[in-house]
Amino acid sequence: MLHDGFMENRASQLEQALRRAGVRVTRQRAALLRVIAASEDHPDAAELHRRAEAAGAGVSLATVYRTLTTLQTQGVIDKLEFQGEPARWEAADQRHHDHMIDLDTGEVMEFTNDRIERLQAEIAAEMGYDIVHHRLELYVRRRGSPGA
Amino acid sequence: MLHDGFMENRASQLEQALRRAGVRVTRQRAALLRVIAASEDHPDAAELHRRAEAAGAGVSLATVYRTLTTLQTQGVIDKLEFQGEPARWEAADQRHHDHMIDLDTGEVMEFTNDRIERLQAEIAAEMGYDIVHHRLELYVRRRGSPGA
DNA sequence: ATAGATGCAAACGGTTTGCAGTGTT
DNA sequence: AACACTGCAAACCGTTTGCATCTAT
Repeated sequence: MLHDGFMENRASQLEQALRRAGVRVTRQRAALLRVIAASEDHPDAAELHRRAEAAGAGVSLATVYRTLTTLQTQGVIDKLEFQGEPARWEAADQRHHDHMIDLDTGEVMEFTNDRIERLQAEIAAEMGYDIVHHRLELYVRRRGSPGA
Repeated sequence: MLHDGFMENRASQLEQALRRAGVRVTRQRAALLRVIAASEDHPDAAELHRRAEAAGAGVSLATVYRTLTTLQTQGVIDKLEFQGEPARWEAADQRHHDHMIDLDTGEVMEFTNDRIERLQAEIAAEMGYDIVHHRLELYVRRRGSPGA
């Protein structure tokens, strides 16, 4: 768990960057930035709204949605769309990774594998394409656990 | 392009299997089975409905949705959920493959890579999990084409 | 001062569902 | 004959949007 000072710092760095990009840093956006920086899981819009409200932010759900789109466009956050569930979000500052979803608990884990990344690029190249982005998700169950 | 006799045959094989599984083969389901067998692309529910109607089937959209769910449960078709677009469907009889989506044309291509499959299984195993299913999608652009 | 952001409530779009009637087994 | 299936229309749910009002720059 990262300490408050660190996240606070992270959030204000981002504010500077946003202002530089000509994006206004409103009370609502600043609050969401902090909620996201403090989140180590993968919350959806409704959950982020709840957390912002819990922090006394006063933000409408519509603004949460608009802000998420804005932050994504600015490259500050990434959107995750797992099997039919509402979209989830994560801070984009981390190194690239893929996701593994435990079907029984809903837990989302992260992993990376350079060889898979390389193979993907090779496959696309062989067919004459460049990869713009990709999505690799493993839907799993604990080894030896009884099927649903 | 596969000939009609082949697809017709495929479809009636499936009907037998469904009946054996205790699923009633109604006029609507038979029609959809044929439309799906004849589709070499990755149509969504609305498109399948259109094709069924064009074939003179007389099926409601609600039934198309219910039938797709039923056929998926029976393992006859697979559901594809690409970036935010409506779900698409494909016959499940083929060997496993992943998808590559051309961002400029919307074209969906299929590919397989055993090494990637093996690496995925290894990663899950290392973390103590079994893969139930996975999703690998490459969003690509023709090499050398101008960015959007 | 002014372009851009917000809140509200209404609309959206794909998908699901309750119910009364129909058709497959 | 029984019970699964269908059509219709209404509901659903996550997300987007029009508009009047506010606010960061």
